[in-house]
Amino acid sequence: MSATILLVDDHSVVREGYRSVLEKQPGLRVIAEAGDGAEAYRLFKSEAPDLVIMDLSMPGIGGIEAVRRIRQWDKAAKILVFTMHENAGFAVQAIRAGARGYVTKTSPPETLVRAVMDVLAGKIAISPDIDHELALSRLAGESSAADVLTPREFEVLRLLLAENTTEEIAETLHVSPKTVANLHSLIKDKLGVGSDIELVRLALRQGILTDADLGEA
Amino acid sequence: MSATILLVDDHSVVREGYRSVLEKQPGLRVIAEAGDGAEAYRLFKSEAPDLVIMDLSMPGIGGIEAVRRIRQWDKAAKILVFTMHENAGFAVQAIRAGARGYVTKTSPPETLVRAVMDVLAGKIAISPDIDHELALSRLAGESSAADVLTPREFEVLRLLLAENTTEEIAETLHVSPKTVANLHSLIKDKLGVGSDIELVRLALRQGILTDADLGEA
DNA sequence: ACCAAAGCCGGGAAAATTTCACGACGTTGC
DNA sequence: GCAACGTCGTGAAATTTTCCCGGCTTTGGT
Repeated sequence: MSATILLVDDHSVVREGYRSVLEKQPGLRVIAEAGDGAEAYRLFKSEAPDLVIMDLSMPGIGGIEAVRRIRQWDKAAKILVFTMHENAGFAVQAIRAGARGYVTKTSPPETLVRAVMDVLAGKIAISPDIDHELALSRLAGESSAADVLTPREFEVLRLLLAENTTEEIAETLHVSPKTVANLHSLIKDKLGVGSDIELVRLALRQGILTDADLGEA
Repeated sequence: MSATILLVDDHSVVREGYRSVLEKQPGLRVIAEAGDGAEAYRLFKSEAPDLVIMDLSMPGIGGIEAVRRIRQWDKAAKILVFTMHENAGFAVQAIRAGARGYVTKTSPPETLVRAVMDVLAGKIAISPDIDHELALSRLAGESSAADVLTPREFEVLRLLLAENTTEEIAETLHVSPKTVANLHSLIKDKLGVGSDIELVRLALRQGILTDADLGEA
């Protein structure tokens, strides 16, 4: 009896690639495909696959959020994130959201297959490059924003990256613009960056701001 | 006699996908694969394929640069860019660099096949979503940085996005910090953004700063 | 050759922002 | 109770951003 798999990726040609690699393996069967997070959630509920292979950057609700929802629906769901992002920050977020594995698309097919088997066997699978990244970021001691910032500070950071002016943020947060400016300054201090530009770059590296967010502005 | 194709993408599983879709078409034959720009250039010279299908975001020299080099070697080279980036900015850059087509990975396989045929027939192929984006950005009148900025201003912008302080830039450019500050201000004005954060976001949208640049800092 | 337009470089001063020091208040945990 | 911490805000100094200016060189048209 073979394991059933749900593929989630917004690039149809890429799904074709997964399929071709996975179906060469005996004991694996792709039973459904989804092109975005919402569809993935629906299909998971109706098809109850043994494993979900999920991309992160997708239109609508992203992969992280999809992972969260699926895990909420089924605490035992096995989800393997397979994405182009080689950022340790994304991996941390994905695992915290409930993923059981994280493999980058640059990995050779064997690594993906291996990870699929590991996750099906109940193990946690992380591809070697991310292992290495995580180790490095540990050594470098780069402050991982989500950790070092207080909830309020993190909120302000998110708004700074998304919204525009200090005033607007003060408005939506119902505090004085002065406070926002103070927080803004404190955040840059805590994160060890000197300019707003560095701030945005750090946020991108850590996956606080994703490429997908860029369209709206 | 079938047309020969060189596939370039750093994700091996994705190449698998191209292959599977393309080889269903009679008259197409994938004769080589490359995982980065440099390898693509080498293989183009040795294999002389009829068509190159190229991803943009790759380690080492990126896709745009690879396009430029290949076209320099062979003015008649037919290159079709196939990428995840749905930014009109990237498309503009790619076409200017000498690509004959631009298709996003979200497009259905038929669109890719169609574009391949069109480019082989000597036409320029742009996928519908990018057509639409281009139209929109025209209507919105968003200043396309590369156009509205003078060479010097563009240089400063690049340094602002990459380096750090005003002083450092003044240093490497051999001008006074004051000038850099003035240009910085002028750039934001010309581009119609209010804050540095908006500036970075616009740069990302237009492909001036790519995700790949983020690792170095 | 001349002029106009545009790019490049920076000074100076006003305006805005960032930063720092400080205090108040509520919560949490020992 | 009290120390530690997060949150919010003020005020004043330091810095940056912005605006306005003039001089300089290059380019292109007449």
